[in-house]
Amino acid sequence: MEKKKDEELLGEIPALLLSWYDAGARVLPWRENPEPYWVWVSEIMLQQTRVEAVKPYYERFLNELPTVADLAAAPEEQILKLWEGLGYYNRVRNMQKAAQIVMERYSGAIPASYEELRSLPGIGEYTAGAIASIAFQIPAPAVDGNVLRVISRLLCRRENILDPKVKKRTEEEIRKIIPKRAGDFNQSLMELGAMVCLPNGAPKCGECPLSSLCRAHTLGVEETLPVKAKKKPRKLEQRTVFLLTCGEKLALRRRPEKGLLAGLWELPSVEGLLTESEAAGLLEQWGVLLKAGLEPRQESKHVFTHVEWHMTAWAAETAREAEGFAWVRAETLNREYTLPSAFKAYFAEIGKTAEEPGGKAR
DNA sequence: AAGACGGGGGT
DNA sequence: ACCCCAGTCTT
Repeated sequence: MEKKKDEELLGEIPALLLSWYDAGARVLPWRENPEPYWVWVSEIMLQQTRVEAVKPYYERFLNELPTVADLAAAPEEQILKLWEGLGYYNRVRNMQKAAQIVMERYSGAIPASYEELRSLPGIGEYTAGAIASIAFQIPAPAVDGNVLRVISRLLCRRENILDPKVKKRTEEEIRKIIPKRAGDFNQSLMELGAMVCLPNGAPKCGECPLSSLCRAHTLGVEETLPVKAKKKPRKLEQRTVFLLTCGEKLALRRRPEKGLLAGLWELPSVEGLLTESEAAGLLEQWGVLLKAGLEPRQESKHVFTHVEWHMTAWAAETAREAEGFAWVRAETLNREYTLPSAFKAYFAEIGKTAEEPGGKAR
């Protein structure tokens, strides 16, 4: 058999993939009805987030904010609370900004064009293509990590798929082969990546509808692809955390509007590993009057994408509710404050049980 | 081009 | 411990 050109090989994908997709694609909540707003919400939630993690958030979000107008008008506390635990909180802030633009500039109708979608906050190349194709049947590519992995193996390319140039070229190649059923086709490529063409050298080539076309599989090198440049190590950051109580109430603070966990609530904390006397001195600076001494609490670690927090903690009962903090009782915590997961170990200690979306709390 | 930006699940 | 995830925005 003579060697196929890339275009010939790629051209055979749509028919094979669509029939495979029709035969057994997962049933997912956002696949039931491609209402543009529903597709949009799902795509934002799915950015860098697994399908299983998204499901409960998706249902709850649309129950509380069923239309673009509801999202545009929602208070920030509400949208953050709906996003609590999902991470990358700018996603929901940007989506709300975009919803407000949709209300003002497009009279509430999500625009049915790739370029207009792309111009909205939080909608990049992938998401614009996904919404355009799934909600509006527009033949635009939607190239995510799954698609890059699939194409890398199919064509046996040893380039770094994290290189933006590789993504660009892949988009152009996909664009040329998009069939009528653009949304289904884009989803079928991602479905293949998520269910069959698995990362970490674990592809299930025996179940793959494209295995006979796949150059990497034919050569037996599928487990060595794709190539990704390795990431730099995370920074380690020591932090000292305070559990300040006044009777039944606990001191919280709002984080700055920019940067990590922007605008969320937190246990008062500072960078660095403070000794007992340093900690006591800092509390005095903060105007916190102690009733008794500081008691050490457990250490705890939390890993973010680019930094690792190594936390130590001091607990103290205070004589009055010092200014500059929100003093809240445990029951109010769950309901009214959006707290990042980083402090989970300490909230567990004081009786806050992690609240799951869908509300099986307490 | 590189860094910031969450959190959890799999191995 | 390391990888990955239906990425986007800022610098």
